[in-house]
Amino acid sequence: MEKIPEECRVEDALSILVGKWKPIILLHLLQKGTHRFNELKRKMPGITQKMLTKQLRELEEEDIIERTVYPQVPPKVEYSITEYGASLEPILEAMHEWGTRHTLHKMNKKKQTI
Amino acid sequence: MEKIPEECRVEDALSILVGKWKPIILLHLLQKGTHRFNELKRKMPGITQKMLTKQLRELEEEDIIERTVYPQVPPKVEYSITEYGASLEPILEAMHEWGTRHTLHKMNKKKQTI
DNA sequence: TGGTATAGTATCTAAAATGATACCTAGGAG
DNA sequence: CTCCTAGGTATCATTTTAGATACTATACCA
Repeated sequence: MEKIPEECRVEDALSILVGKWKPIILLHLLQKGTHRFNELKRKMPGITQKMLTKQLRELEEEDIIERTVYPQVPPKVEYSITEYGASLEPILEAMHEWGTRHTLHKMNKKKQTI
Repeated sequence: MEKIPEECRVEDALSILVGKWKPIILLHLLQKGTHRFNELKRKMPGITQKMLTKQLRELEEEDIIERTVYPQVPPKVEYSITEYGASLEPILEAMHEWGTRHTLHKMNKKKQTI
């Protein structure tokens, strides 16, 4: 497989995953299913309303998540992973595993410096 | 495995891969082996000297690549993947595959809009 | 009549990433 | 003496991302 440079599609996947909050949003939806807006917000301390909205809109735009509005007052909006979005799970899994090893790697490095 | 939210290490992997040029640098080094600075630069049209230096320094800092300086004039500096850095390959591979499917997905979406 | 709840927008600011451009070093070729 | 090379730095401008804060609509409840 030739991945350099024109045919390289790594950036396409990357562009969907980057953003300070996207991976964590996806993991919540993947692991715990459908969430309402404020439910997600409560699970992500520190995120602002604006950022959450923005990240969700971008994921929706790429068909990674689905947004369902219930015509009620007060409003009810639910977010869930699409089947297509679920295909990202192996990547998130691989990154989580690698990240865990990387955390150890950095710890060992630090020890040796002391 | 619990990935939400404190134990989530996805960001750690992500932080190493993001940057407009990092994946492509890694793929060059992974697939074609050791490169000199200008060799890499030539293979990445559009990158500036400053950016290439910065990305390489950051990858080196994380032990993903190795920098070897030959004390010559004019200078000769070689970059290569470390064994540790090579462990990123499955992630890059997975992202490339997913990205390829994603490109098709977007094309199909566009067609239907027309 | 006022307060609560949900899911947002609108503005403004701050910080980070990226880009353009000029400069530096020292030896060897002409 | 001057230019060329390789691999950088330094400085400044621009663009992108993120954060803080205030505001909105509408039904219900006391």
